[in-house]
Amino acid sequence: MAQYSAQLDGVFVALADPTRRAVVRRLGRGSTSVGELAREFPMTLPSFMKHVRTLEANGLIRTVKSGRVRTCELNRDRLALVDDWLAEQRRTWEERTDRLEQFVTDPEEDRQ
Amino acid sequence: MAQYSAQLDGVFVALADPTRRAVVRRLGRGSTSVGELAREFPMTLPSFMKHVRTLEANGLIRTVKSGRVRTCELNRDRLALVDDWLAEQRRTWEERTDRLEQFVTDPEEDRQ
DNA sequence: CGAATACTGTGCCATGAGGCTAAGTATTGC
DNA sequence: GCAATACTTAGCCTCATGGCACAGTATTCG
Repeated sequence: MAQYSAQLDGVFVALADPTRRAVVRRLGRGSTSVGELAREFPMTLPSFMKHVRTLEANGLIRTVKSGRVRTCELNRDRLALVDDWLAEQRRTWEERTDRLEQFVTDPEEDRQ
Repeated sequence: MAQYSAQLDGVFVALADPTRRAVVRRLGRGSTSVGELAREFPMTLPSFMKHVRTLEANGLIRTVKSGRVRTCELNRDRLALVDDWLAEQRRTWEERTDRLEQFVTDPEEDRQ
């Protein structure tokens, strides 16, 4: 649960940057090289590479170097962490809503 | 679309901190005061207040001050932005998968 | 009214993120 | 083999973040 939180941290941090979200989006349409990706963004290659590393370090993408070209691929599974977290939130609300409904229906059961 | 991205930025940034995610989670179980919330976290009140302000500034919570107590309430709608973004990603993958399937089925149609 | 409570404001600090330039390395194409 | 390509490394800079202490304000309670 603690390391689960650390992973979530990483995923949210990675997605908090518009450049990195755009990369994730782009890779959703198919894998491509760092250079190809970088061309779409108004920054130098070293700067862009930091984003790639961040995405990889947090598991959102995988990269492989073949020759002088590094190819990036989306790791869809990782986004499921966000999905799971959201689902957990919704579960919490629903439980609460259920309890509130129960309170309305049968107030004696749920008084603080 | 640009300001949409700025909003997403804010939401992801807000959720990238474990303290703030914990607050969102806690508020999912019901509204409560800043002091009550703060008690659960190992930091000073001014530090904690920064998190509250961040969450409010990014629309994830609403707060109201009544007397000397500030009450915090979750704004569930805001989390829908994350949901929407994830859904958009999935749509992209699925389109791509469809195209790949079409390619396999009928290669002439989809050659680059 | 005075003390306790519940924030709020201010200023400081350390760290890290995100950008840059410049130079280096490893592959590939001619 | 030499030049071009595609990163990669290193170092630097600035600003934002997240923490702190300390002092201040506004309510509420006795």
